[in-house]
Amino acid sequence: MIRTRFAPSPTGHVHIGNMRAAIYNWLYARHHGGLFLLRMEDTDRERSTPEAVQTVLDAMDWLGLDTDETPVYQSQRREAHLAAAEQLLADGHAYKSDKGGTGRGEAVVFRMPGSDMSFTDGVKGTLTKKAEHLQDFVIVRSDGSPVFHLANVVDDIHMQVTDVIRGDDHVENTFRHLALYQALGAPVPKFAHLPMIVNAQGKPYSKRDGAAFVGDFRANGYLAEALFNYLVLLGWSAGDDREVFTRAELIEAFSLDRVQSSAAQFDWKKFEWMNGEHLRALPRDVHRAQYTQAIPAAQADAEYLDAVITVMEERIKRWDDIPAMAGFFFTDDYAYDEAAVQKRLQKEGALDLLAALESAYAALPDFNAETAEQALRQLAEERGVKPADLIHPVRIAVSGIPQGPSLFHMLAVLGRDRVLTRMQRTRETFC
RNA sequence: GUCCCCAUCGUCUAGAGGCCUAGGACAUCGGGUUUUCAUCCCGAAAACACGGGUUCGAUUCCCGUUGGGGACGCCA
Repeated sequence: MIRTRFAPSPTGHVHIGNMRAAIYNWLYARHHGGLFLLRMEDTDRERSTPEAVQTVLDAMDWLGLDTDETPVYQSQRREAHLAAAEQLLADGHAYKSDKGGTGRGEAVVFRMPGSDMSFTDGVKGTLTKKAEHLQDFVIVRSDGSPVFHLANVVDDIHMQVTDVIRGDDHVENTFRHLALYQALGAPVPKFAHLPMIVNAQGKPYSKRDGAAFVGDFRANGYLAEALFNYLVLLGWSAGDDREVFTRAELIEAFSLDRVQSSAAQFDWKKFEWMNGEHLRALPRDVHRAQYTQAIPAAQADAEYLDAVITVMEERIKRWDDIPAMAGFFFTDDYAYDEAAVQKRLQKEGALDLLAALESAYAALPDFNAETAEQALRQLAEERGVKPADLIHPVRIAVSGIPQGPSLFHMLAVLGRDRVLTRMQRTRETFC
């Protein structure tokens, strides 16, 4: 039975690189019908606050990374770490020393075996290290606290982790960890090291390069499924031409040996495209919920809301677009885009044309997309102007902004009452 | 500095010796649809870092160079 784990140290933020490692662990376990576990490496008491721990839990929950066993908190495993150190001392695999020269007592130092070491990495292949480059290292500080390497290995043994999938930056540590497993007489897990996510300069992707933490994506109205999908693709491909996946498809298709061994750059544009793909695939009631959450007034009329969603669907790329792009549907008190007003309404004769169209619309026996268009074109012809000279002013008049759904569909959705009211208000505002 | 890793279009990638005049996606550019914007459709431009081998034949294998990254804590 395969057992993988995500072992973050809670710092208050969850970096997308770490989250991708978590996703790969999760997918690998799910693909093989194994278990996915969580261990909080919260031994840094300064930063590992309850809130920081909660941030990790929230991020995992948001991305749908469910765990199969109760999370292990490393800070509570101190006795086990120290016991392991005692055993290593007793077995001669470790010794006491004050090699750092702290003067505050002796640390426990692990003795490397003194032979060349190698292991087969799940993504990088066989890695080797000469004995001369493998130095002894501290496993318990002189103040009696266990060091990362010891805690990490002892806990992975405790949790019976069979596959350690983690960031590239742990490659060198792996030789130490390997030696620790052997000295502790524990079965050695498989290791796989993931390349980093970098910025345009090839440096580790950080918050200075854009949203770097899972919480940022959520706060900005992006979809968890889109981030999940995009992060998986950053360093892995199915081998065919598929890019947009459902979660089930990813579980089915994922394999470690198709993971790229070189670093990948986060491409914001492509991520946004992917977000749009996932957004459009969402069922109608999810859209309804997002609209009503963003614009409480949208709740008033379910039928109207559905009509708005239909006409706006292709335009919304993330939930945060809703207020600015669709807000005018739900209030008569929308703001006017200044540049658009200047260009379209404060133009010679524009308001007169608007008044004429208003009368024409008021007189229509039936008001819908077809008749609204017909009436507008007819008026344009009578007045000897281009349809565009009417189309643009009307758009600004009824929505306040120069972009949106195709005009006549938009008018039909708004309905004659709103359209006339708004046209009139606009004329009075700018006359 | 020492050690380790990496190297296909701008970006993410397919490619596991001949199927490659190197495929897809995002971005870009051009055209169409929409008299807006977005979507959508069509098309174009765009890459095997370099040099040696191995081979009948290298993007693919080996070596080197260059470039990039990572690790070298009594941090995690």
